[in-house]
Amino acid sequence: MQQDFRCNCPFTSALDVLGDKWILVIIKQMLIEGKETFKEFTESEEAIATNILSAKLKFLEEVGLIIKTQRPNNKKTNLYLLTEKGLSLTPILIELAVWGDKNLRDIHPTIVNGESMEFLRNDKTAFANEIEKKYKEKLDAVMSQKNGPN
Amino acid sequence: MQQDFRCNCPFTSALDVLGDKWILVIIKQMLIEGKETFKEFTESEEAIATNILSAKLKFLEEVGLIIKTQRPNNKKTNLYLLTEKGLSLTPILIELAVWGDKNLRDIHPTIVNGESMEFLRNDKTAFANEIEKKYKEKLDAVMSQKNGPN
DNA sequence: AAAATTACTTTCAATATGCAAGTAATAATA
DNA sequence: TATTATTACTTGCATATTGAAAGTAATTTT
Repeated sequence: MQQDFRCNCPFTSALDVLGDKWILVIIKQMLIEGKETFKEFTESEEAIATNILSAKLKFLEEVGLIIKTQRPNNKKTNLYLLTEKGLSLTPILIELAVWGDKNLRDIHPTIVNGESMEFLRNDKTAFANEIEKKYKEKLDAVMSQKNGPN
Repeated sequence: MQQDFRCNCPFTSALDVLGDKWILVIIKQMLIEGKETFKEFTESEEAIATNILSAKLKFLEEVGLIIKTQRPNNKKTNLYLLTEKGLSLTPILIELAVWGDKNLRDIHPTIVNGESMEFLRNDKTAFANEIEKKYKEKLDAVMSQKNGPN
């Protein structure tokens, strides 16, 4: 899966990378649901097929949105973690959810509507900050495991 | 092209509608570039094929993001105009462009970088407001043409 | 009345997606 | 240590989507 761009428009170029059924769903699973292993991705509600997952993870690594690594004591389980570039997709995800929440209920009435949607509606900046903070804490934890405690 | 949803997640549901190569590009062309006819869409940089364009416009109309109409004195040329639902995609487009501008230049160095990107970078809220205002003015113009001047 | 324009549809090839089954390496269990 | 289970894949094949090119039908313009 090699990337080439349709033109020099920044909107279109973003969509050349992100504009498909799965890429941002995988990012969401990492960022919001804390998923990090191949297994965890396959167990999601969205039910992605393993061949697609494999291809998309490879692509995400190629374009630098995620890195593939491992825990020091486990050679089997790969960890997929967001890079800074990947983490900075948070505002896009937030706006997608805000829009879906506001505009999709008429054609899709069962969209979840819990207290985290409430939070998101009330203050999307705070929501974004909290998510990013949480993810960075998790990253720190993984990294200190890899480098040994200080 | 009928819509069904993978699950009840608001992120994923938004992507069920918007997550593809063309939908948001067409919306961008309407909102940012002022395109409104089939012809204009086919003449874009992105070079969409007419069969795809036709299918996507139909889908956008089905999900209520655009309406298909005509000018009072012309039965040939269809006008495709954003609904409120479609207009409210502005923040998503903005975040996509901001992200692309900041993160894609290393793998796609020729992304445009003019003064409107400068404006976007400095104040994305103002940018969004101006775009929406402009579009609404255009809508008003078309509508008064249809209803006759008051 | 003829030519051009607009908005499509159709056909067919190429690519992407999806399901099911298989495999190789590693880790856990007996 | 041998067996079983788990994880992360790949492969094969069917179906769906995309894309290029050509064709068509309804206006409009000349």
